[in-house]
Amino acid sequence: MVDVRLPRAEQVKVRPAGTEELTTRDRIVEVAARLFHQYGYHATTMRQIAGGVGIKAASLYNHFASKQELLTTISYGTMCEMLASVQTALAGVRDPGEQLRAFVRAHTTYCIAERYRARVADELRDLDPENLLDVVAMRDRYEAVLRGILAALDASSGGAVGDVTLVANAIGTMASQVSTWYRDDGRLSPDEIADVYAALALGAALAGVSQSGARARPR
Amino acid sequence: MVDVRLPRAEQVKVRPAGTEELTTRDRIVEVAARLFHQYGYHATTMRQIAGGVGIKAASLYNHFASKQELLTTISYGTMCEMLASVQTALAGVRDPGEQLRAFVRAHTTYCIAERYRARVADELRDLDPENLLDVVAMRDRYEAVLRGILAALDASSGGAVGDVTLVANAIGTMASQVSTWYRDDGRLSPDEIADVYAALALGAALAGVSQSGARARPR
DNA sequence: ACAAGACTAACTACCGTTTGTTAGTCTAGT
DNA sequence: ACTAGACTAACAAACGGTAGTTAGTCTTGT
Repeated sequence: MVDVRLPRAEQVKVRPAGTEELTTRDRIVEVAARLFHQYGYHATTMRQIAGGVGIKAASLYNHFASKQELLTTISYGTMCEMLASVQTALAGVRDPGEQLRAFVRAHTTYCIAERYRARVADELRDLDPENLLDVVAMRDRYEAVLRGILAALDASSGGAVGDVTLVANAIGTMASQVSTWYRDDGRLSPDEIADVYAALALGAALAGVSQSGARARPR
Repeated sequence: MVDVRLPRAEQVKVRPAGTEELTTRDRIVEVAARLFHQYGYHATTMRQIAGGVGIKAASLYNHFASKQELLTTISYGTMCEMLASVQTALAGVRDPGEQLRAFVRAHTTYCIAERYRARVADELRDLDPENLLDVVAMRDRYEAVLRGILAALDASSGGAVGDVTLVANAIGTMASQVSTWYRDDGRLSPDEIADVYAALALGAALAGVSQSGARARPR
């Protein structure tokens, strides 16, 4: 909650093309994401957001048309980033088991690094219907990637995964929720947690049917 | 936490001992839980809740002192029910692996059956500090049960679980989130989902370290 | 000079809650 | 059996506060 506002002058002056200072717009997004995460969309006021940035509420409307547009920006942008992040992580990985590890590792890492944004994006209930559509479409693409990996793993392991959709939901929600209990002062680093989660996911995926008794009925 | 008070008249009148009609108070809790789940606590108005019950907003205050008390009633009552539910499921089960299955099965089943209440109880952020304390205390007891089971499983399997706390968090959040994707018209019944989840949890618990490479460091 | 972006001030709408009242019902003294 | 008083739970109306948003103005870097 430290106000890092800078005098107008310095915002434009020295900008060594790599040491980027955030624009007001970006800082609004950052503050809003943190507050939406902490208190929820409806419990957060425009005056709170403005206060966090160091401006007045009315000034927010120079950057966003409405509170709802601000939420949509966060949710949609985060979804796009998440998708891009796992696609990068999957580049060149061929083995389905390794793909699953890479996916879960990337997803977990992102959900910790960008935990405020990630949690807000996971909360679809406050989005207006038209905005919801876009965000859900992006999320569906994301989940389709995971389902594809699990389907490949299922095929390459003689049906060990079982219900691909269900397992995808289970693994996806598990990894997304890492931000609910992660603490910066915890004893494991984000990378270590991501590694364990990848192992957990692989163990779960390959145990879905093999351990569940005789319930081997498809569909 | 369920208040079984009944209107004086109906306490004596016809009550076929199985066809129970809900009290107004219970109906308020039910409607509120559904609305809190659907729109969130802050986005739900007392007038909406009253409308769902078929009374006016002011009348709600004959049954609850405040909106916050209503939320606390839902959250705390649900936590107590969840704890009772897993304790019943664990009665007499000795093998750690079977305990884990029983726990996850019971938890998953409850989270589907009472999905509105369960989701609201999982959302601690809208509780006032003093109420939060009680609910968190109950949740800690709940999580301690799971950690105990995993510790026993770890001991009986030569350290296969690894980080008990982390795995408990992972399994707990995974099962709690089942209500985010469960649909009544889905192709699997709640019992079937619970069975698969139990298998997934067991697979994950026993894969935590054995698959995560050479990272066998304790703590 | 001008555009970007900050500010002050205000508006409208609605929220949680309070107040005062009323109809009906149970309890108890006669 | 009847009635007086207490209790329950509903209602209409209103209150104080605050939310998102808008309009208009001022400042400042280019």
